Amino acid sequence: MQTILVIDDDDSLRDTIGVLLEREGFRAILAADGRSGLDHAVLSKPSLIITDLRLPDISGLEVCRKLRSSDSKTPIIVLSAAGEEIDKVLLLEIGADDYVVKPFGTRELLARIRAVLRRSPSEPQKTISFADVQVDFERRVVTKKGADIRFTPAEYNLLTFFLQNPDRALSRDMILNSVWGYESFPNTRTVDAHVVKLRQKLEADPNIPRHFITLHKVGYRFLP
Amino acid sequence: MQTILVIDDDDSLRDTIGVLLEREGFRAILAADGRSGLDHAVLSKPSLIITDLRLPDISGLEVCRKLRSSDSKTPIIVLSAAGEEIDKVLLLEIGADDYVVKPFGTRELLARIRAVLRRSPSEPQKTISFADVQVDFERRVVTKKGADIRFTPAEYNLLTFFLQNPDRALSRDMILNSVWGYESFPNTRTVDAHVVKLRQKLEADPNIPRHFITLHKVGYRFLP
DNA sequence: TCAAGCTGTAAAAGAATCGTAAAAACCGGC
DNA sequence: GCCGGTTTTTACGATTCTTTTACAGCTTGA
Repeated sequence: MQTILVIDDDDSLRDTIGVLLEREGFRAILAADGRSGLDHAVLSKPSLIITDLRLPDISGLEVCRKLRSSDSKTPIIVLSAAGEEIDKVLLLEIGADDYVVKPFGTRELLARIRAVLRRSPSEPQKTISFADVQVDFERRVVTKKGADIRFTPAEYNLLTFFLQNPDRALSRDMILNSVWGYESFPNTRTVDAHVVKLRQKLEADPNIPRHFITLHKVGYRFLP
Repeated sequence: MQTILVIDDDDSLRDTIGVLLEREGFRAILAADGRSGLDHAVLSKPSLIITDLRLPDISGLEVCRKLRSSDSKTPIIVLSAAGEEIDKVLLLEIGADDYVVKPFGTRELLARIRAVLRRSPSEPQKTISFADVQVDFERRVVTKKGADIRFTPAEYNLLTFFLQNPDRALSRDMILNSVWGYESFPNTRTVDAHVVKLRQKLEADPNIPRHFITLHKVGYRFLP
């Protein structure tokens, strides 16, 4: 499912767009000002960002510029009020992909969204990072502070599963089923043994795990 | 990766287009006047040239003419200011492939770029080298330190596939499918047997492979 | 606080995969 | 059919990975 970040200080419009997006099968993340919008953009890695030009703290233009300084790919659609002067060259300059003038119809917005997403096909995520760790799925390589770390297949699969299910309580049975393909669940210490390996390889201090958290009598939880 | 040469004396617009192109996965080369533009065109052999019509030294038309006198293939897109008189016939006569009127949106420019590039497909690379090995696709010859090395068809196909997918985790199934055309994947050691051959012929020390890396339980990865 | 049950972890045992040479199967051309 | 070259399979030791085991230390709830 694709995530879309909406940055607008108009509460009712923001919520309207949010509802519209969810109805159309997107996941919507809403932000009321530029600063929190930028935070969400970094944390949630949306497939598309829709931002108002006029925001209470920093302008939409500034939001675009800041985004582009760190991330060059995520497409951006700019919203502007009816009277506002729009400088197309300026939009191009900051890297916006399209703009929509308020008031607009839901159909129009959706069409623009689809067009933009079509042009920048959201390729499956090639890398995921947390803390000083980076996982490159294409190369199948894990690096910590830039240094390669060898992972056995089982370790790598388990890590991948944790990455795909961050901040969720995961029982040993769920893990055995998803990672090992087990259908029945005998008592086994396999998961624990592998979590130990992940901690040894990735935690700053394996004795005080901060990412691979034990849930007593339940299983584990991965915290990015 | 495709290279695009941008010739425009407007610093901010030129840089803007440069950033946009890089964001879209092109390599951008920037020139501020016609003369240095022509130099870059010869040196860098871009896949596409975008030039402003009005340049400080020689006009965009002149740039086109000079380009066409030596090189007939590289497509050209001409930019023109809003008020400027455009002689479409003249443009086409000179050999421009398309023109865009300022100000324009990112969408429009990119669409034109893609359309032009689609019409003149960049010819595939004729040779690839890594370490002391060179592969000439046209002659179908592999040399190591200048000396010819014989490759059987299967070996050559496998090598080609690795060269086209450098630094990627390649499963045996992917390889069997792409190189051998298998649709189903019985247990077979065919891939392994051929990787051994490649290592024997190309690695400095086949016992310590540095280019054809084993990914245990997964497949192989080629490292140039 | 204490016992019962969990979890952390190193190390041993067990299982699977890989490298490789050699054998077998295949495939055109004569 | 035979021959040379090519490809695939086979077989087995070497290597790597996985799971279990065993025990210490920890958590929980009466």
